[in-house]
Amino acid sequence: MRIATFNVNSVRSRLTILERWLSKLDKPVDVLFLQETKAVDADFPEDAIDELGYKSYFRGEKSYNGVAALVRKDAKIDGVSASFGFGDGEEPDFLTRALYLKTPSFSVLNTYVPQGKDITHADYDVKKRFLARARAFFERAVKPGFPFVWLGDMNVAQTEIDVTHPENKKNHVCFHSEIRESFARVADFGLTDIMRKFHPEEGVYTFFDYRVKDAVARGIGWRIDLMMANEAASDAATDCFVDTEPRLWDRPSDHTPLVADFALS
DNA sequence: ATGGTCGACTCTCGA
Repeated sequence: MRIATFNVNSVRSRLTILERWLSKLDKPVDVLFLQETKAVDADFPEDAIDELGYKSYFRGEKSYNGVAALVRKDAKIDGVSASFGFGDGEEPDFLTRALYLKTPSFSVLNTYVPQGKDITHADYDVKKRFLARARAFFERAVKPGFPFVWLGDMNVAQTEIDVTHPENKKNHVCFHSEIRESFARVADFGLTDIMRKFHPEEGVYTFFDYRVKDAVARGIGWRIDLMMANEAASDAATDCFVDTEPRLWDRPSDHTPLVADFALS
């Protein structure tokens, strides 16, 4: 079973990249989780994605946010259900930032964690609240021992090797000690960063700022797109990697897809 | 370098 996560930065403008990426992989992605689809539900390209062989679960809003799960029809995954937000009467914004997909053999929470703007901005508090509510959601929704993965655009770099020039990022909303502690409290649910299980090396990034000149070529990036697996899912993981190829194509997203394989039926 | 470049959408905001 193969799952993937990708901050697509507009699902409509990135349809060509999605199709090209899905068709070039050696093994098909069974469930693809997207963030920043940037389309209201009426504009989500459900039919085009159906033609690629995937059923879509999605919720978006105008211009910003938006999450989706694309389930490969030929994978014959029965009993799929999707819900949005944390179901705790949250900010409406959270409904287009969190998608929980449940199947009989595994479940996944796909999040687009608020970026936070600045450590003095009110949105930074929203970011911390979002993370706290994700942890509370795990406590309610995930049964111990059941394979579970928290994935998506986390907007948090966890360690010094997950960002270029960490010494200059101490007050950045994605690297400040406070937000890394907030993230660690969520991960303390028993989740491990499974890409690191297979790729401990430095210099692996999933985000390159469009505003930094030649960021990809110069290797100036962030590793903020993650898959965090509980013990049952981590034990079943056989690989997890960042696929750098789509960065080289026309009109790439600023994020890079992350793929994982699991020995799960 | 308080810049830079994208995407969605009214022109400026969010990243």
